[in-house]
Amino acid sequence: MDDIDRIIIDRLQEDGALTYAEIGAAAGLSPSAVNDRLKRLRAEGVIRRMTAEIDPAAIGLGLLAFVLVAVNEPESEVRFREAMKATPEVLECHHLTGDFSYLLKLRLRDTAHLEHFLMDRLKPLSGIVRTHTLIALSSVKETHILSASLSGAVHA
Amino acid sequence: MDDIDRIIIDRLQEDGALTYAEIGAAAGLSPSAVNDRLKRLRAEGVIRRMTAEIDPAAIGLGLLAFVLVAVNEPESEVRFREAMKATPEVLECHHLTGDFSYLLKLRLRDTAHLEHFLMDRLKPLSGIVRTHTLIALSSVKETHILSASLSGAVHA
DNA sequence: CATGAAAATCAATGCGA
DNA sequence: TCGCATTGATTTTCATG
Repeated sequence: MDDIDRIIIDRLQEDGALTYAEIGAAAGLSPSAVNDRLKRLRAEGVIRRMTAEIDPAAIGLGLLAFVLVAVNEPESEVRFREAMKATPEVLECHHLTGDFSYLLKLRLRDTAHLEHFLMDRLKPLSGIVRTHTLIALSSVKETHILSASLSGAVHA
Repeated sequence: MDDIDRIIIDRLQEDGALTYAEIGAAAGLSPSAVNDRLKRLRAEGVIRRMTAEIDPAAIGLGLLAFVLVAVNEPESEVRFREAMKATPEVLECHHLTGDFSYLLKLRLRDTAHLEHFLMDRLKPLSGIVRTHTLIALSSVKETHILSASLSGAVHA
């Protein structure tokens, strides 16, 4: 993981359709050297996969919501986690510090869809003490691009 | 936007390196028909871009945190938004309902990096009344894959 | 959707630090 | 030995009809 890797990672996050030649031009490398590095970065798990970024509204998922969830019984947590993993509306589920144990990020069609999720999916799960729902009015910024140069001095 | 589009979108989110032939096999289409549809989906903005999904820990960004921010002075909001957009640690910034006006999603190296962000980046901004920081202990689920079939009956 | 020319991928090989 | 460049066969893309 050197500066050249970081350039490759940055470029490929911005535009995953770049050719090896284009990446190479940015990184000062031949196309085959880019190929070699990409193979390694994939094998190491640094690059998890290539993926398409979709406009949620374009496929009818115009509502973004976050739900804080307090779960108290430890034996309920396993089932809760499995349910979240299996629910496509749940994009993210993080285990947190603080009085709420989990934060969910949801993409939904509308408020009726949200209500259905809260009432029919979440509430029936045992051990849920309390929830707090936050609805996004707009998104100032939403990316998953990680600035490889932020990592500073790095490992391996 | 029909069922075939939805299959294409689902497949391409799972694996953006699929060839037109592979997508076509899943969707019952010839490679050139897949090409035609992809061109349209890109032109319509349904597919925003192709991108690489990176392991945050692999590039030294092992800490995930969320920060709820209460901003009161309306004229401060513009500057606040611009600052968030310009800060690479901030992956997301959503305008919310509720007593906190914004939710930030951050990727950071460690708690020292978080402290630096809170003290030197966030606090100096005017109009910030209150913040509440949530640290992720682990992530049960984290994806940005939208289930195209969730959209149900759809438009255009 | 079929076709085919142009482009990209990717493995093999050789070279140089 | 490790990483890069060159080469060329194969595969993929993508405009045309």
